[in-house]
Amino acid sequence: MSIGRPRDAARDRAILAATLELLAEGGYPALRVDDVARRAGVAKTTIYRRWPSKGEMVLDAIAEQLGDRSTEETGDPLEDLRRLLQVTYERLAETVAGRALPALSAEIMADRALAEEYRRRFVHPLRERARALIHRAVDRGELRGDVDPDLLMDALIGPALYRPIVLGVPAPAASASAIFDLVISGVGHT
Amino acid sequence: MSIGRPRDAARDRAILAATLELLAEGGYPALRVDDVARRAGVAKTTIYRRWPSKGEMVLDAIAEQLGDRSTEETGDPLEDLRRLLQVTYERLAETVAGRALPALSAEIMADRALAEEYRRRFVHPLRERARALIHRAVDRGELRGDVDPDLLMDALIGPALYRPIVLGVPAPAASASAIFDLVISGVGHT
DNA sequence: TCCCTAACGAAACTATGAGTAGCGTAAATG
DNA sequence: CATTTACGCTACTCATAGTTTCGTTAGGGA
Repeated sequence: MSIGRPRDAARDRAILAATLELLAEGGYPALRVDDVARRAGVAKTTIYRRWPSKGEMVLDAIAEQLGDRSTEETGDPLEDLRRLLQVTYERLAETVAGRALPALSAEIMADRALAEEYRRRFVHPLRERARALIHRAVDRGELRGDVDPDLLMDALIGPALYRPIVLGVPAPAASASAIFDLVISGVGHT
Repeated sequence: MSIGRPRDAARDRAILAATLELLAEGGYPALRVDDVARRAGVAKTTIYRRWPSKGEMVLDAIAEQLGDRSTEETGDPLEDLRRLLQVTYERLAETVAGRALPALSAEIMADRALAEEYRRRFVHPLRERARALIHRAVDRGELRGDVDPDLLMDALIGPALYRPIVLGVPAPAASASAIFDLVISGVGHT
């Protein structure tokens, strides 16, 4: 097919694995491209031949851990929404990628293109799934008809980012269900 | 009292004002200490004589706009809580400091001491006020007794940070009331 | 008034880390 | 064996936070 020496996929894997390792050890601020290269046993130029910037490389590194949020569907939209929230909280709390994400966010937001890619790959697919579930729940009369789906999603997922970023403590995976119940049932005395 | 040439308070003000201006123009990532010095008509050394780092300087610069969230108390804890949330959303959405805060968070979190000071000055006072209001509301039977105050606060304030950081769009000040109603009343059909 | 002391400005400096350039070598295809 | 692209290596450029040095200025106290 193509001419010349082919790229070595093993090097891709080594680079991404080294990125995750270093992310776990020191977090995003301490992640140095030179260190990734050394850890992966690869030249720095090999990294920049594959990704245009450190940010893109990290995005690919965390993709595997964060990208796949498939859950089996039960047919009950509220139950599916709860499970989607649960697995999302779990990924954010229990994976290297999730724990690094808060510190990553500023770097991402500083670069428009990077931010767009991040939302396209991780945020929007998740929100579209949630939006569909919310609509089905409204149709079935399980949610109030005047609910703003975006507002509801913000209330559900907001704490998972707010806690690590602002408070510096993770949102435990167990809090997913608690948040879900709180938002669905409300906390007021009727 | 003290010996030698006294510090010029006008220079402090000029530096903090220049910081806010540049923050408004280009956001935190584009904020350069040299630019602040030039804009303030001051030498860079004068800045570093006052603050140990860029982060501390910015923290002081945003303090005035974010720090004072005093609202008059009505005596009704739920109403007071709503107003506290309202003014918080307003500050985050409508001040230079608030809009810069999301981009600032990573820088802050990268520095333990800075993060601690940030929480001590801005986060904890606000949460303690909210916590007191929640307890009073529970005592008066206006909130369910099994409410976890931290969880409730996270659900209320989370979206205000989640939207700008993750979605890249501000949380409108008007959404404060909507979030409040949603969380208090719940979205489920009883 | 005259020191003493600390603040100030200016310029040159260090340190760090992202990203690039040039080149010799290795591994594929034909 | 020739061509082409990947790879490693070394040495760079560039930007920016933070420092150092020193001559100058503006106060307070005797």
